Amino acid sequence: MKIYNTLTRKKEDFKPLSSGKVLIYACGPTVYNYIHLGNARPLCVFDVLRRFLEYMGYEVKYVQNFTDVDDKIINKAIEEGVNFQEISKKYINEFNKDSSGLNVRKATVHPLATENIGEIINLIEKIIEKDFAYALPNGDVYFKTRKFKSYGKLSNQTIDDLRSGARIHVDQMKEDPLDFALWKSSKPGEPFWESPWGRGRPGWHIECSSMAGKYLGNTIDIHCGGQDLIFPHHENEIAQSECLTETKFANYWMHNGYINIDNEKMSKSKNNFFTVREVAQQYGYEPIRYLMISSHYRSPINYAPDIMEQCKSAVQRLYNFKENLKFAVEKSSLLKEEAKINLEDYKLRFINALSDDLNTADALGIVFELVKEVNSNILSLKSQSRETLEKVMLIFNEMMSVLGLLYENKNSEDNKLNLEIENLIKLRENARKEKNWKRADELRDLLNSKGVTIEDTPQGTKFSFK
RNA sequence: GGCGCUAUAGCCAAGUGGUAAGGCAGAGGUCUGCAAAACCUCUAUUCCCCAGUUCGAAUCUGGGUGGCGCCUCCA
Repeated sequence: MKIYNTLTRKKEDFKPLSSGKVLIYACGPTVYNYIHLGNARPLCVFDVLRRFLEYMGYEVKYVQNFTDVDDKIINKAIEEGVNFQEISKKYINEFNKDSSGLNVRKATVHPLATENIGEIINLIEKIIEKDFAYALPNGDVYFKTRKFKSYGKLSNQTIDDLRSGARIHVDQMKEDPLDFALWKSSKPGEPFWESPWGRGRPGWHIECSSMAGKYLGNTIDIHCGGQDLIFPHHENEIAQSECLTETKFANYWMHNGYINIDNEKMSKSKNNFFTVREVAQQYGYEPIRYLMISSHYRSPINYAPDIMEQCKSAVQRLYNFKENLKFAVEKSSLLKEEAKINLEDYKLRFINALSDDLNTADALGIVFELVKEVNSNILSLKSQSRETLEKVMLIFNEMMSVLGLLYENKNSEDNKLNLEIENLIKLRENARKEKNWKRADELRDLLNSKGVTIEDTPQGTKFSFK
């Protein structure tokens, strides 16, 4: 597999540290609000990455943290007059709802910053011992950015470039404007933990270094996140970790592109964001996932309502195919293969597409080619071989599961065929035999109002639930 | 100022040297009692513009133009 590595700005062959295993760290959200579409993108695309690697036989350990203490959470807690943990717990819970709605699998571990304060303090102490950080009298601890010689290698900037672009801060207790906080002393009323530098809480960047090291080791295979984390967050993670371990923090860095609104980046600060929750209420969750994988993960996606409609229709086509296949299998005879289709070729092309820096758009194109060929050359046959159909079904389902699509179980659980529906279908079939079209149409409308869609096919009546 | 990304049909979107995948929308047709689903045909002689390299370029090079981003919390 090839992966575009932000660090080298090239596509590289992926070689894991230890064969057959992949260690992935993905920066998780700061939990102070519902997630928006911009947050949903890395969730979906890196979920596909994980599924694909597993499909290729790797054992994947996937760690995604929650930043559950931070200025924004504290501010929101003060606003609402509650403890900060009520906020973080609530939004972790909401995150989980949206995540599962998008069919994003839970990480192997979801560590919380607040559960790792001891490790974080240890790490900071070691950095100070190595003279890569200093504590101020007020209890803040800063990293000596300039001392870390390769600082800027991920964002492809020199320290002086960054310096010239940096804002000049007034509170110049820091030795250098580029120095960033590892530990922040607490102000009255804020949550705090005891530390060698007094009461305070961790800075944002250090928690990821700490948790990545704790759960995955000194070097990880793939570190991923949004492009907006490249600087300063990921640059800082590298500095914090590598100044101690003196080894590579991550071998591959993958960064997804933004979601735009009217060609502008969707972000909380611009207040032009849509939450996953509100979009899902209108279109459903699955079209959102489809949108995220319908273009390459590094390209920007411009969000607009008509695009959601397009995604919804495309997903519907896949569902139709799946249901038509299933129906065909039920009605098929035990014929040996008679239709010619090169399924291995589709599978190979599908794998090649995803192996090329996770080209999900190309992979989807191949899926639709398969759909079309099967629709026109196999499902159109009068008698269909069960053997062929089952092979198609197997490979189609595999593809869907790698992409994480078609996960709504439309024909299960709540939608069990009950006696009433079954009777109505039989009545309609009888009416059709008697050519009582009016009665048949009335019954079809009635079934429709009960959420059952009726289709008449040469093989008999086909029904499905909305 | 520094560092990057990007420009393909009405819309979305693959394609990185060999003559434009796929999806959505639209038009016409087939099938159907009517539908639905599906299929067939049509919808970019052309890939922002101009030069260049090449037998050959959407794809490479140079130069324009437009759009976006990071350098400050952000996925």
